[in-house]
Amino acid sequence: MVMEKKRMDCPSLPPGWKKEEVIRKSGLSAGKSDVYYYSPKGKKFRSKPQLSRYLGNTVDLGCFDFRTGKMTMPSKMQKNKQRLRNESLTINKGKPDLNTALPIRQTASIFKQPVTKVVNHPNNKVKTDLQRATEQPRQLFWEKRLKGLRASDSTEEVLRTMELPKGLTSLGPDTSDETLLSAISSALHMSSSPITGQMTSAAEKNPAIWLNTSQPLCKAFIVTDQDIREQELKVVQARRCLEDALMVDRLARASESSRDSEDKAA
DNA sequence: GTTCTCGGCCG
DNA sequence: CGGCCGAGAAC
Repeated sequence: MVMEKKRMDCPSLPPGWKKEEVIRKSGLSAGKSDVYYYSPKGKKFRSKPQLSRYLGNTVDLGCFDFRTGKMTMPSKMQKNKQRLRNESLTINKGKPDLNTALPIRQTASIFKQPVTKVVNHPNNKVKTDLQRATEQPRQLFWEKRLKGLRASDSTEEVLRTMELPKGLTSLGPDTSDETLLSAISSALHMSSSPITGQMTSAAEKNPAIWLNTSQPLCKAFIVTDQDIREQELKVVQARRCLEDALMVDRLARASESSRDSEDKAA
């Protein structure tokens, strides 16, 4: 009866990948454990280099922890403000972490999952209909599938949801605010053209037919000068908060290090 | 032959 | 100390 040989579904890997942890049960290294991964096809991987070799240059495993199977974030945001003092001494030599690198989306998966569109396969007849070829098929009302997903910070604590301005009205089979937020934020991230909402009134009456799929599931809206001014104010306030937080942090570290030097002197 | 397992090297 | 991989044991 050896229960530790379970192949676990791995949350931060694409579907089908499994992770297994095997505890050594005899010998000098008894108690130590080995970690293996299994590709969807069942191929076994027993080290990070092996995984890299298999995946090629398409993937950067730099911040992937093989043992835990999780991505370790580059900026070590710590939730616990009250670290022990000597701990902070050994880990961080006192300088504020003013990491100005742009935040990079660390998706759940370590793998890029490219979609390859074969346009000219020997056995295919090349379609002359270019119109169709330029547009990727997309599921209608796909935004619904985002329902229930919540943003969380690096400690996996769920973040408070965002409040949308009044005047934005959802449209479609699911008119919850949650889906509205997903739809709009997705549109803002994925489209380089202006987001206007559904401009035709026909789309409001029968979205299944008249939906403009390049716009979010949202009725047309108008952004007023006042909306813009209010948003600018919010940004200014957020910047002040950040400024204050950085200053507080700097002062805290300064007093921490001065206390340390007093300790040394004593 | 393949798979499992632990030793041991090396950074 | 732990990641990685060789190689003997087990199947």
